[in-house]
Amino acid sequence: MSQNGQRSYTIGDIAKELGVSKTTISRAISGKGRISKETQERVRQFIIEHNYQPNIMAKGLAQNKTFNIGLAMPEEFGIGDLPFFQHSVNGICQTAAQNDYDVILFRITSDNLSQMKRIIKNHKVDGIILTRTQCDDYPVRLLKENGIPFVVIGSSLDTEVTHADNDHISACKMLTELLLNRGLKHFALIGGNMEYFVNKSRLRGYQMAFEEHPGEEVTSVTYLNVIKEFQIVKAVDDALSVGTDCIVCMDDFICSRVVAQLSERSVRIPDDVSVATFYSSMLLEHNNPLITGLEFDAAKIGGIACQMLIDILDGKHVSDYVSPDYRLFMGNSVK
Amino acid sequence: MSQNGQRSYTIGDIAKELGVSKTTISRAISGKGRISKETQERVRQFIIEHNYQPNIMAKGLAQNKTFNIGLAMPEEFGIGDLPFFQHSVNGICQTAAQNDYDVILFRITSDNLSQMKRIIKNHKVDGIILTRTQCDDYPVRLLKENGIPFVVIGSSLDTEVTHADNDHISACKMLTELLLNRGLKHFALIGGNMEYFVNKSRLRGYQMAFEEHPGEEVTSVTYLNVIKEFQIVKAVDDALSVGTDCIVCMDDFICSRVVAQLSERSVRIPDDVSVATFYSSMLLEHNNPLITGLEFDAAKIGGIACQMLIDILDGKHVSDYVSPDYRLFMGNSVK
DNA sequence: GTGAAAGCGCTAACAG
DNA sequence: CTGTTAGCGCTTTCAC
Repeated sequence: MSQNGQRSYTIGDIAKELGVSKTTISRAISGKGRISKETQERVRQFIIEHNYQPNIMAKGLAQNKTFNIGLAMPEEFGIGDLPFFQHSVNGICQTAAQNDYDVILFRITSDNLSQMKRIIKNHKVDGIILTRTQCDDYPVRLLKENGIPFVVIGSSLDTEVTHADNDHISACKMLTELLLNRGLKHFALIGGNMEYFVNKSRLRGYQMAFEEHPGEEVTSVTYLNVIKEFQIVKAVDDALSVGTDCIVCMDDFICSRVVAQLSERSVRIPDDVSVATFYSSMLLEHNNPLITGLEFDAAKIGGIACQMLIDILDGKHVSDYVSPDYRLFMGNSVK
Repeated sequence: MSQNGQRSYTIGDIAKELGVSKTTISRAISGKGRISKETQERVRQFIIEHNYQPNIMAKGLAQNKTFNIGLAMPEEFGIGDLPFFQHSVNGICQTAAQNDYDVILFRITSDNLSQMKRIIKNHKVDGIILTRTQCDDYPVRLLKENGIPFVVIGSSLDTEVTHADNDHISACKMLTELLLNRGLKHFALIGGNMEYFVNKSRLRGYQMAFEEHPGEEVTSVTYLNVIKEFQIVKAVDDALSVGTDCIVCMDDFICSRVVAQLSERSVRIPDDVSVATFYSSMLLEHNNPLITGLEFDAAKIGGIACQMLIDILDGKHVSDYVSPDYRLFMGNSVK
């Protein structure tokens, strides 16, 4: 029954109407098996004319598939995570729809995987996409144990999981090099939770740029695991006290707080100190001055991750994807 | 087959093991039909011992249900919408899971309902939750036409749709009254897209407070449909030029921009002008000074909407819900 | 209280 | 190239 009362067609109905067997209809639709161009066309016509839509539940039952992919949504999030996640979701939904899959959303926290367990036990998804995972990943273990196909948006050291990620190392290295070439001398790097692999990559890129600039009289202080507001305040104070002329922020949230702190102290950007961010987002887009920083296409990476998962489900071999597709936004926050 | 190779139990297996019929197992699980306490208990034991999980696809096929609810995600969003949506999703997912439903996410734009159509045609959901809808709602028409049960988070004039919403009118009225009682005299209200019903409600509450304060020498200018940055700049400039002593912002995004504009003009809050917002969010939480404004529990309203939908699916009668559950956060942005 | 049997709509051997 | 037959795992009459 369709929801509006009029019974919807089944392949049985079509078979009867067209005077052929259900199998033929099934084949005409799926394109699998041998079938004549002619009958195929007849079926195709009938289908669009009568607006036939296959019943996914039946198809799923027969093929032991759901045509759903699960998307783990981190429950603990800061405002900085939102734009990235939201854009990823856009890309994921779009790609999924193109492949006739749907996206089942579930919440996940580091200590509560109950929703994910439910979804697995209930056979509600064919595979799962994990986002922004921490380095030590309990969800990954669970998925491996249960043999659920999955991909991760973001990176880790685990070579047994399939990742899709931006090339944070190259991007951060590139931005840092640019800052060095501008003649800035005294750097301060302020970064958040170093449990996150992405922050490790950012630090790595930053360090690589310095390693390749030997013999220069540049200095760098780093403040890591800066999470609470008071830690940001402290980091900014300390950086200013040691004569920093360039503050590099690991992400958009930290950057927005740093900018606010500088403003309160009447420190001018970029006259007194330059500011750049390794991750730019909507959170900063209205700032004055405009902040120089790296921009990533979250929707694209989401779409790619989704396609990778679907390929895996189709039995194809897929390997990690590292997107070279980042941009440097040149604001006027750097001298 | 479970994903990890070991075949999972079916009711057939359990029936064989326990020496009864499939029907009995089915009844023991669902609790429907007559069954002895004893066999029921035996089945219950077996199920938890062997970790049996019913196959939703089969159940769905038999009952013509999916146990999924669709959640429409507005694709065009500003950073201001994100926290609300994200928190709603949290509440929705949680309530859904408690009722053994899952949440299928799909994108929706005012001119593209293709994803929603897909999901309906594919019978992937039993009902749908719409969020933050515009006053004139094409999606609503489509759902009605197809007879898909749905609820809306937010309000509209349509009495035929079931809503769950916060009591914006009362909340905004209350905040405005507080500002009036503080002795503020010259108000400026800055609001966004007036196509959104929520903004109409906010305006209504604001006006009601004024109507009940007759004979006072208070003035009020309103700037509506203020969406682009330049419009915000213009509104702030104009408000200041007419001697405003209190700027009321309709939402968190506008407020954050207003605060930034005031800061650039070295206008002190609250010494030179008081600022309040009809919608407070994470976006403002680190602001200095702290902004006085209304706080709503998006997760709660999401959970309620979800429960309403599930009740509808269960054939229960439900009526609109207006949550009286808002809070006024007292910052120090009001004199 | 329990069971046998039919069927949800589709796919997948296996024949022809 | 097409049809027959048997399921997928569960619910649901209808008997007993």
